[in-house]
Amino acid sequence: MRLVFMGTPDFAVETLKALIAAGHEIACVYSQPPRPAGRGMAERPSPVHAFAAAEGIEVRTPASLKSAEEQARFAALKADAAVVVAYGLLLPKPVLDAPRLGCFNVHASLLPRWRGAAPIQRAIMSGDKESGVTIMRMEEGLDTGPMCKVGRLAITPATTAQSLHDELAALGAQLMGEVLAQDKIDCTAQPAEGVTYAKKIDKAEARIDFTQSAEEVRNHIHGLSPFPGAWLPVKGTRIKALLCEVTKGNATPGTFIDDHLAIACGTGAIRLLKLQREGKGAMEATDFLRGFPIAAGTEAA
RNA sequence: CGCGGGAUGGAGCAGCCCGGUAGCUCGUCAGGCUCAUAACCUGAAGGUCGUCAGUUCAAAUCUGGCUCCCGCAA
Repeated sequence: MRLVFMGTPDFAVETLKALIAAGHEIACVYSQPPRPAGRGMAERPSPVHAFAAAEGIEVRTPASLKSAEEQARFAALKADAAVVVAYGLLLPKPVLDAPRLGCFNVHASLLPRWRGAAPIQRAIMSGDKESGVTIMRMEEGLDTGPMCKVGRLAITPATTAQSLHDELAALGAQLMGEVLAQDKIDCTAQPAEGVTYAKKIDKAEARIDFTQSAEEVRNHIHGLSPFPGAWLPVKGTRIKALLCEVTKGNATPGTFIDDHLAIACGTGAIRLLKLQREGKGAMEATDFLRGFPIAAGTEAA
């Protein structure tokens, strides 16, 4: 098929790769425009932008699709379908209606749960036992379109935003391929019940609140791992917690209860297994302790 | 030119300010000990101190360039 691909982050690149591998013609790729970002505030193209450019595909980065001019350029591509994965722009109706078969979206949640910006993180942070991807036919609303295909994955005590992200990106890419391979794409409306919204992650949320239960702290840490990274202050510096496990213990919340990184929570305790301090790379707990020992009784404050 | 930290045996760090014998906690190897532990004892191997140049009798240490990694902010 002749497709237009619209996407921005790493998550979307997997689907774009799969579509190319499946032999589809990618007429054009849309992505968010390069912005000053990262260290040095240099302008960097988005992952999708960079990948598409390397593949020799035309990339367009309009700031908006609201103008009639942009909509006409889009329609002129005469695509069979548009595949949209975490693009970051709302598609106006004229855009949605332009491709012959419509626009299809990969969303990283079991809709209608976690519509919106950060479904992967929110699912883990909320303690969900299950996550997945939904392929839907797009409508004007935010992630409200009828569902074409759903894939499910378990969330375990060891699941992090990173691991779930990687699994869902691969699953989404596979399912989108299967949907487009169908002769006729059937969709069913989303259930009216169970709608939730996944708000964008705010960095102010990243600081760990040890008055929560050990499970809640674990979900918080894993849901934000590795980005932006849940953190705690220790001995005047910021420590990012990237991986942890629930363990036994009972003490004032936020106090280290042994010499091996177990910290008391509101209920129970967690043990940090992988962490990172300012200016350093991520490392395992045993390595971390060699260069930065933390004795029992130390407070995370 | 957004602010800042870092690169030292396999891992994590100290040493640098104030130039002068390569240090610590581990790991590895060999041997010993032990009911047991993220246990202990003895010995050994292993390093162009990121890279290029400069200053100096002498540079991990001082000066400048470069590469790579990371925290904040966006």
